Amino acid sequence: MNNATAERHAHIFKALMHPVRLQILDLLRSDEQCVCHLEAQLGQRQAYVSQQLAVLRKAGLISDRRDGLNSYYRIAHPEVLTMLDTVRAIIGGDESPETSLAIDCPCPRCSPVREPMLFKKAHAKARRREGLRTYAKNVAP
Amino acid sequence: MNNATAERHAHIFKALMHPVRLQILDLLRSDEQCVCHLEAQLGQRQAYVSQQLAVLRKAGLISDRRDGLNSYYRIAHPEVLTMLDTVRAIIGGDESPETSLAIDCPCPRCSPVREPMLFKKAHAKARRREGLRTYAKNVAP
DNA sequence: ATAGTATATGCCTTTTTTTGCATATACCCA
DNA sequence: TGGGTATATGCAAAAAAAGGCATATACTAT
Repeated sequence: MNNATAERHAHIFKALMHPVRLQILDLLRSDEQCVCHLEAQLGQRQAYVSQQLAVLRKAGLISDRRDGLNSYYRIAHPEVLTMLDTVRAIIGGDESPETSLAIDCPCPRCSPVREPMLFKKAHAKARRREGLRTYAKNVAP
Repeated sequence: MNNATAERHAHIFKALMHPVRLQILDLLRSDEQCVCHLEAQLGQRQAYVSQQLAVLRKAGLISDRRDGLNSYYRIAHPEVLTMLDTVRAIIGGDESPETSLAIDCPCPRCSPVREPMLFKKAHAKARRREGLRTYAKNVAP
């Protein structure tokens, strides 16, 4: 393996070396998801999730699609999931008890067909309930 | 995938995110190799190679065996090679033209059955010829 | 246009890796 | 034991990544 090839391989592994990014990929296993869904499932703030998504996107591991206000991300190369499975084989995997927190995610994919405005207000309310960003200019610590 | 599991997976990927470490693993594909062999093939200094080997060893990806003066390293989990192949599939692999530099490595595995002392002197001579460490206290730059 | 929402990005500080160097350790042989 | 060799490790400076925060962008509905 020559040096240039090794560098390109390393770039992929660099994108995978972060626990949150691995969790994101795992959440994208079966289907594409919007950012707000990932935000809710991971319990991380929006900007943070977007940053990790950007790393994965720049590495070419995920691709995105815009639909109205929402961005949907999906696995660009199914081989990535193969790698996750292979690593689990190495570390002697527990069968991944799936931390599906059953958080009621307000995205249209999770809570489909609502009245547009009703959806929005319910959305904001749900976000406040979860302690997430409330869109005020400055949130007191 | 819960947080603790993601951390353990990330540890493996961290060990793999370095080009030299990937090259080392590739060199160990077919058989175990001694450090001096890796040193020659990679064109890196001994301490540097040992450091990278230590990272891979602590991650549990390789194991070592001592035989006299030489330490031989080998892949601990063949799944690691599967991962390398999978990554190559993702980045659209050239078929790895194998930078086998044909450096005449002086280790007993590459240059077997010599008279012990003759081997040693030839060894040192070969190393000097290759511009590697000469065991003088301070090598002039 | 205006207001509101989902997502993205830039900047800065803290933490982690990298990497070079010196030196330590382990082993062999005379 | 003593000298020489193969490999390992500790340390510190340099480079890179992580993470927090403010704000920018893109879109939607009124």
